[in-house]
Amino acid sequence: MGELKRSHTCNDLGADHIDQEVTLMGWVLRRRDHGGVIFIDLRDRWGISQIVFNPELNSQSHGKAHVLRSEWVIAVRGKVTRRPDGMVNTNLKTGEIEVMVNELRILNSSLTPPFPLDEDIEVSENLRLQYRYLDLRRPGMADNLIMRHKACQALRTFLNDENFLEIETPVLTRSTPEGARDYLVPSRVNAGKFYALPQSPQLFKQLLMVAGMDRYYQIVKCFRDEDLRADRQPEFTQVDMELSFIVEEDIYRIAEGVMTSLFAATKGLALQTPFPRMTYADAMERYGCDKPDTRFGFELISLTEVVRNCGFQVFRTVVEKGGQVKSINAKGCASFSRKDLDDLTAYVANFGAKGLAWVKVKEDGEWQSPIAKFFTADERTAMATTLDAQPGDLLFFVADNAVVVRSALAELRLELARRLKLIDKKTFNFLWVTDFPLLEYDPEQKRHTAVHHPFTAPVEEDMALLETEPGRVRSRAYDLVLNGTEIGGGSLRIHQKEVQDRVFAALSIAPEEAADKFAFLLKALELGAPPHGGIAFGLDRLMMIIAGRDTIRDVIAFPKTQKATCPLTDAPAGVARKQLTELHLRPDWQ
RNA sequence: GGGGUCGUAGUUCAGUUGGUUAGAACGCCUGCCUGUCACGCAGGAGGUCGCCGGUUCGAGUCCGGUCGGCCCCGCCA
Repeated sequence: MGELKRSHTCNDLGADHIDQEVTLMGWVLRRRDHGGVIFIDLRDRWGISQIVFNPELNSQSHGKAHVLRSEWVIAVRGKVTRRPDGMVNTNLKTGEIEVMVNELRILNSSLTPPFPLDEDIEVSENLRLQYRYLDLRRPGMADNLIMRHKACQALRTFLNDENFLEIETPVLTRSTPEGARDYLVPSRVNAGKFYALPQSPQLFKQLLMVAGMDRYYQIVKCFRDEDLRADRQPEFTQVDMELSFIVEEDIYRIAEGVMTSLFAATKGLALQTPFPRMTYADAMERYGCDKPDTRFGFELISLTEVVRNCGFQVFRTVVEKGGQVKSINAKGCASFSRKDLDDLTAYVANFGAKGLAWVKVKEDGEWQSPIAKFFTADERTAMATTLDAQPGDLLFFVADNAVVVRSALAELRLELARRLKLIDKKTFNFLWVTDFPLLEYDPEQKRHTAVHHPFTAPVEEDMALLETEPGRVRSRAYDLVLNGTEIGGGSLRIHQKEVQDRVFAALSIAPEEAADKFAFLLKALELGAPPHGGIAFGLDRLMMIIAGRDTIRDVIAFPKTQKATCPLTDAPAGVARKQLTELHLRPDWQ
């Protein structure tokens, strides 16, 4: 670069800078070579400036400019001038001016890029990941990373003002039972022993509370060796926090403050607080899931009692066997075609529904439906009343056990909203889901497992049920849901050893196993653990929603493919035999 | 572990019922062009139709397998 020093970025210049001598550096986005005058759109992280090579002004740099191609890296020195009348580009922030180049330095050439960097051209994701450093030059992707940075800055400022300490916890730690599959790291120094990468810093942040740190947070990588999805990566980032001497309301206030500061910084939006709340039981009843998208209606309505003794054998049998019949009234959807209905039936089959009964309510109130004939007029009236069925409505029914009914209808509800384009992308509906059950029965393991995690405090008044009806014990856990995506969750923790012992017992974790795996936690609880609790947000999911993307890969600089590989580095990869023997590993493959 | 979907030029895609030499746009290369901004004009190069096998006189097209991308179920306290 010689003595050249960048004076401005490619987004800085405007009418205020006219006649100034400036130096810009960046990448060649496009060149328009007229034989005489040559225009180059110069791009950097901040924006685009048009630079002009005019043979009459400086024939030497103009001569040099002919070789410039896409993505060459250059520095130019020249004078800012107002563009001629009628030549202003209103699509560009710097469109009022251009830089007449006196001196061109070619800092680096570039091969022809393997894919165009134009924003509007879709490129296969595999290729984008293989050349991620080119993909990230595209303004949309760069903006996502910039926005992520702003979000982190905003929440750091907010939490700092709220007296939080940012403290790091170990990445090499020990595997604990329960939860997701661990990523393991063999120990060289301790033959046959392994570290595990943390699924979350859960126990360490609790120990920081015992340590008297009072308020902790961390923007931290977590690792779970499970299959990937559009919103799940094997390594992901949590905004993790924990507080002492607090109750649920304190957490809600802090979390709402974090979200408010974050949305102000990234979207310039003022969120309404406090966020609405809904109990887990209500969410399951009305939406069939614990993370309802409240941007549209189509709530689930129970017909179990209405059809208990009805003439339709399928419904009656399901109810007799202890199952449920629930319905969605798709308002105004009676115009759905037979194919629409077949598609939706096939769709809910993915979630276990053996069928999808439907009724079209015609203009005269009559039912057009394959199942209409099985119901008496009175039964039809009772159903119509319960469902508030009006002419033009389309009623869907699923009859099965509770799990199938709610998951099928919850997914049907979302699919209907997508098909009918009911979802407003500019709406951000937050929702606290509260009063989760503490435990749920796992028929495979033939024992109860923790709905949240084993350190979640039970609701005081339900404690007596721990030994008698563990499935009915409510927990002091809460999730934060945004537009139907779980973006965070947490709980008040158990801070007394006796309570922790009782919960371990309810989880069928033997005292010896608890002592082996959690001795350090149990000991800490006996050494002055304060009441405490916390919450963790999924930063990737949050940024995905804020950026309006469909996958968290678009807000992660270097994400993995669905097979958990990295096309850029070709990780994971084999290692030398010697590395394995040092780690006391003797593989039986190869 | 399972279901779905895609794979053709550097990129994004088209490719009829299985039939001659596999096309388009953009990009790339050469030349021309002094006010463009997705500059324009003329010409040119560029293909193991993911891979393997099968059916057939003949396969980008049909069949089987396999590899890879994506979406989903299971899984993810």
